[in-house]
Amino acid sequence: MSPRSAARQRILDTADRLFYDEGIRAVGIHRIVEEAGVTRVTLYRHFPSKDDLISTYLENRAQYDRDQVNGLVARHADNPRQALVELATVLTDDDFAAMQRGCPFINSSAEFTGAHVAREHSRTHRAWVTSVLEELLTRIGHPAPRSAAHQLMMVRTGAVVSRALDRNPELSADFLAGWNLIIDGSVSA
Amino acid sequence: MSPRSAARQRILDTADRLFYDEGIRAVGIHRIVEEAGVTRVTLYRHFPSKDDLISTYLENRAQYDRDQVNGLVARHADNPRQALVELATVLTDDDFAAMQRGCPFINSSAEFTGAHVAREHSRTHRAWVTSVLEELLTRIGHPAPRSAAHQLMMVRTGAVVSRALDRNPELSADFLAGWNLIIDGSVSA
DNA sequence: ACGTAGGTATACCGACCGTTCTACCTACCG
DNA sequence: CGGTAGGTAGAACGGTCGGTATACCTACGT
Repeated sequence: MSPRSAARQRILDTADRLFYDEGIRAVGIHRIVEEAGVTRVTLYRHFPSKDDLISTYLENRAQYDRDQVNGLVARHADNPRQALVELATVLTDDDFAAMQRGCPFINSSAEFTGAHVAREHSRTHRAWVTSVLEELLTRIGHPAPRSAAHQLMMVRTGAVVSRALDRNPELSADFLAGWNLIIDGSVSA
Repeated sequence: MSPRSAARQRILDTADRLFYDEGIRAVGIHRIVEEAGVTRVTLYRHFPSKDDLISTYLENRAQYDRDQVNGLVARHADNPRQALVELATVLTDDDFAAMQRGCPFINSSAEFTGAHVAREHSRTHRAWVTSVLEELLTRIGHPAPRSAAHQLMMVRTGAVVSRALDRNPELSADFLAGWNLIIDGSVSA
């Protein structure tokens, strides 16, 4: 079963759009099949269950993030501070302009409990981002890289969610200010 | 229809628990009825539709928050700075220890789109909290109270969500540090 | 004594949920 | 030529969804 068939890709694209825009539980298989122009049988051949589809949806989102972050870090291999600064500005980029509904991992975690694949993916992905931040902070000689990495995650999380809920455009500047303060080691407990 | 009947209260308590712990879409009317020990007819007499029940659930949550905030502000009527500081520590209080699944408004917003009651409630409630913060900041002579109020909302949002997703106990201290920095006007764009 | 408010029990509605079935088609490859 | 991978079409499964209908009970206030 080729993982790159046209039908499979159409299913994935449709699921990504609907899951993100309307929520996972709000979107049934019937609708995905219909909008993807595919038979139910075809969908279930590629994804044995809806949970598999959900898992692939989130994994693809995570992979996209990882590619973007890894690319940026590699681009500034000799300047970790610049990498950290630019990691913040990704939030105001065009890519994120389309993400009006906030973070897919946070949103999906709100829809499921404890051991569901969605929550597992969220935990894993957030831990990965945190570890990247920690390493960069270590490289620039931050006094408390682990703590600061968690702080960065915290303000980023707040920024993404607040933007999705409050629609306040001025927030970007406030977020950037907080982000840079943490990098400079001005925020400590 | 008395808004304080025993059955009605049991329905409300059950809905509150299940909606918060497992998500709104994840919990059907059948289950609420069953666990509340009430007939479906009874439920639909008090709440004409599930959306009505959702709305009441969120309204009660909002009312609880407002009572708590108003009480705290009134208790420090002559010391707005103290009120602001203590508004942060509510997050680490016992009340919030039970809120392992994060903020009910943020979570419910993730489950619905655009014009749904859940999203309306979230917007309204967050706007109210923001206005309270802004007024307190104004009273302590903060140079940019509106912007700072949004910043406080942002870090609080990040703290609540991050705690629910990452289960990192050290986050509280980091959050408090950031909160106080904003109050002192050290974070500006 | 009687109506009404608030409740019970049970059965049902159409719609949609995730999932599976059977049957046939077609393009490509060894 | 034949097999296999990937697709089509359409019907159906049992279960749950939000919501309704009918009928009966009981406490209480006037």
